[in-house]
Amino acid sequence: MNPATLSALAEPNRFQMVELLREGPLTVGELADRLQVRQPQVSKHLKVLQEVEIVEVIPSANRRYYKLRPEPFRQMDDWLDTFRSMWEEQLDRLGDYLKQLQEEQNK
Amino acid sequence: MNPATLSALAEPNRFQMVELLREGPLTVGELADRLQVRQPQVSKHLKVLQEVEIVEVIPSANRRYYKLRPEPFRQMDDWLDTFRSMWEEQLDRLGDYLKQLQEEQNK
DNA sequence: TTCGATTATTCCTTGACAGGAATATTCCTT
DNA sequence: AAGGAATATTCCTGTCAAGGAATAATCGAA
Repeated sequence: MNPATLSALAEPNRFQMVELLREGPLTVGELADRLQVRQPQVSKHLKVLQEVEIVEVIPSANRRYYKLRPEPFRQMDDWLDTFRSMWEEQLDRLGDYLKQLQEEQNK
Repeated sequence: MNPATLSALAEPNRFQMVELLREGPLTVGELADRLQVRQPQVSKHLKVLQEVEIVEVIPSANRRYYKLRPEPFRQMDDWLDTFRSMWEEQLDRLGDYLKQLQEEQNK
């Protein structure tokens, strides 16, 4: 996982675009319509998404269909894997120890 | 999943902080040392992470231990779940159709 | 080849945010 | 109470990215 990908997703309009694209490829115009965003901004946002390979283009005549690419999401998934132990194991020795300290102090 | 959480993670120093905190709670000073970042910046970044609840504080005397909270990562995981079908099923009718169109045109 | 539709690009302005420096705050120790 | 260590906050500055407006580029159809 890398900050650049996260940064691309962090912008609200782009995030929404990804949500829309989940259901299938869309053209620039369709995205602009659904998002209530002007076409040039949509093109710019798509460019950003494309640079981090979240999206790919499929030209079809006049139109350009944008489609999600699975890789970045797989990467996020792999990254999250490295955190799974955090919420699956309730051991967390030091954390418990510190919490205990805190509770004692709050008495 | 929400853009605010992604935005917090998208900043490179904060991303690195999260990586370091994966192994357990750390104080502000320890983070500053390991990241080669000045203490005030570390405090500021931690504030951002705290606001989106990626991190919680555990005061211990003079020091403040910062610790990852599992919820945001669980949320990311849930969000990714909604994409899993995308890379698990290779059907994707429309996508295939468009790719086919493209290939034909490139002849 | 000209027109219309679709999409991309450029230029400009504005706002948000990260870093630096200085200072304030908190809490322990003596 | 005073001093020192750890951390937070404030103020300032520069940079970057998003939005608006205008325009360019691309492509099919007549």
